[in-house]
Amino acid sequence: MARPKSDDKRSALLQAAARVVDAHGLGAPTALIAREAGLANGTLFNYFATKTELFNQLYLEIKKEMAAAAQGDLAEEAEPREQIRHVWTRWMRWAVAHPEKRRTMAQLAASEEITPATRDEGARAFARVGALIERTRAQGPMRDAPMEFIAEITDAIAGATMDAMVRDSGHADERCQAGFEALWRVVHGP
Amino acid sequence: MARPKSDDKRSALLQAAARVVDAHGLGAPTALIAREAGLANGTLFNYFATKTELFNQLYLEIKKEMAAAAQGDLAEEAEPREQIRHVWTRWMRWAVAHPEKRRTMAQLAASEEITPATRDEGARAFARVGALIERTRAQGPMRDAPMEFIAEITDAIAGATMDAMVRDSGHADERCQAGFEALWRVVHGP
Amino acid sequence: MARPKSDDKRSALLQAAARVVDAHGLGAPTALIAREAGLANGTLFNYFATKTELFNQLYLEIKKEMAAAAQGDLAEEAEPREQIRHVWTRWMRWAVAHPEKRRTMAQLAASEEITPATRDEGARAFARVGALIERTRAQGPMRDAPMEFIAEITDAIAGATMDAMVRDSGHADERCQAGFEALWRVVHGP
Amino acid sequence: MARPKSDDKRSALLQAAARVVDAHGLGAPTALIAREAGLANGTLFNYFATKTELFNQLYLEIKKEMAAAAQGDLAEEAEPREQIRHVWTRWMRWAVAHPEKRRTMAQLAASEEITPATRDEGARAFARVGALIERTRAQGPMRDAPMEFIAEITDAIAGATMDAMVRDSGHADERCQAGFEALWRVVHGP
DNA sequence: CATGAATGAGCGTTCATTCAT
DNA sequence: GATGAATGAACGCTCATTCAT
Repeated sequence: MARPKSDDKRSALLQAAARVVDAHGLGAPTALIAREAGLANGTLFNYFATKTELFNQLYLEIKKEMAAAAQGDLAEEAEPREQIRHVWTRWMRWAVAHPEKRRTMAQLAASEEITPATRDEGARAFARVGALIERTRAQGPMRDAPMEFIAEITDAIAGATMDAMVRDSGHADERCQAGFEALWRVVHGP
Repeated sequence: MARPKSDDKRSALLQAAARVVDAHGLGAPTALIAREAGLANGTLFNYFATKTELFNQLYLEIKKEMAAAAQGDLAEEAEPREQIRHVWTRWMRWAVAHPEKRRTMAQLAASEEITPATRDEGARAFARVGALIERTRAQGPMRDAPMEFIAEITDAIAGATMDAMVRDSGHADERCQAGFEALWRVVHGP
Repeated sequence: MARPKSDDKRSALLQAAARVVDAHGLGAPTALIAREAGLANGTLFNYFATKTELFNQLYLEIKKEMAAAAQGDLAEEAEPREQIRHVWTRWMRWAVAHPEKRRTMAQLAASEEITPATRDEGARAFARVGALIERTRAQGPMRDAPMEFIAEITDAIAGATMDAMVRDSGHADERCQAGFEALWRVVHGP
Repeated sequence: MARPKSDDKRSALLQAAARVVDAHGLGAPTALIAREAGLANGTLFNYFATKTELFNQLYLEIKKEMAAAAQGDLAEEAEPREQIRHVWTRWMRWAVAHPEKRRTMAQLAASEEITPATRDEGARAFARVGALIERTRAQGPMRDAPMEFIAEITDAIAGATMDAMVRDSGHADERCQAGFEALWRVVHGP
């Protein structure tokens, strides 16, 4: 195989896409993304057949990175509350450290270009958080709601917390803590 | 061009825009919106200088309609919990009755085309709900967070609840109730 | 209706297309055709939804012009041989007078973009010649072949004759005459 | 690069090109042709410097194959009429047996990419048929026309006959015969 | 020499906006 | 004011050709 398709280039394209989408929205030209990655525009289509495909891959990439950041170092034996707090804190920290990815993620998640299959696969990356919350709510006030509903509320509170932390970085820790308490009250109760 | 001839046409354009954006996303052609409103494409620009302007007005229009639906019939003398529950129920009912507007609203809210000024004005339409929540959280666990944060979380829980109600309309009332309880625990505590 | 769609512009586009296709082949850019017609590239698509549609219309336009030129002034009462000779002569003259259209026609006819429906409609413009030949061959050696076959051979001899006339314009009349005799022998016999 | 390694690969490319051009027209991607030949896209350009060059070679290849098929087994001592009929019949049979090559040939012949030099060389492959016709017409009605004209008409009648034979294969032999008689009357007279 | 990734010019088509009627 | 044709910048994607491996 002559000059094999390089993971570096694929990565560079995804990184560039994250930056460019943050700056220009989903309407950003593919040519700009390619240029930002240091490649010719045609090259982008060697790695992603269509712009939509690129966006779906980007969604997954960010979601997985986010999940890895959040779920790393998880102490399985700790109290559920502590485990969730741990995950939550790392999740929020990741968002503060990568605001452009977080904003791009928000754009992508709202877009109709991301397929259900992609969303499903993305959700699976958060399986351990999901299980944690599932266990936590089992005796709580949300015990009868479908998991999907709870997942969506969790995401929603997370998103609002991230925004608040970025907006007022001087009080980021307080916001992080407040978001966690809100989530806890929602899924576990008092 | 400050006050164009016909409010009917302005209205028709906004209604059409809500439907068309739901069906085709924010990339929907202005010409399609105009046709759907029974008007010529050029006419749209007699009422809205740009597509962005149209979207901002649409955002406001829907937000205000939503606020009016939610805040109507408010018994100022009732218990706060009951007042909020009342508002919440009407709000959710509106969403179920107008799913296309709710989805369009979600698209618009995620878009970078809606200016902060527009968002502010939209928020003001919800002033009475805002005040209600403000009072409710005064002694609660969120007492130290900025109101903006709480508003965003409220919106987020509302959005997730609406989606769940539409998704599984057979259990709409349960979801509505569960969403309310979640909100209540977040802002008021147990 | 504001600024009605103008037949002049439609015509200008078709004329330009004939010239540009002659010069650049079927791959000629639509933008060049539009520019050659003195119009913006987008305007072309107000008149023809796609490039293929433009080509089909162009095929028809040329075919009809050719048929009109060939079939004009037809003396219905004359001998069949004289009538055919008359049509043939006018047909060939038209080709010599409009070599760029003749070449463009050849390109279009060979292209798979021209639909059967278009070809049918084009053939109908030559109905009177068709009937003439039909009558002529009735007692001749071709009496058992399908008309379509004869039409194709007629076209083929015509094309070869046109090329020969253009190629050696000093002997155009002789070639015209020779082509006619060839055709006559094919359809009528000696 | 004058004589590349493998004649097999060159051949495979030309065969693939014939099939692919039939299916997709002259706009067919070179990459598709290469894949169809079981080779990498870049390899195609080791055998043919440009796509145009490939097409010219393909034109020649098909033309020569066609000429060989038509002119094989020629009994030089037979009557001219029988010799021509013999050639004609074999020619037509080849076309029916290789419809995709015949259609590709038609595309190529109509294209402006095939150079006059290529066309000349192709014509030379038909030299024996040419001589035959040349002799036949010497006393006939076409005695004063340039050979090129007659060659073109011959080709034209042949093409129309092939199409008719393929179109209605149940009457292929009759069409073949009718085409031959037409040609004979054109070049030889009654 | 074969491979296939890289390149970038080029094209058809769309669409927000303008403006003649 | 209403209309809808005109405009042209912009974009996603293709593909012949080159060249590193």
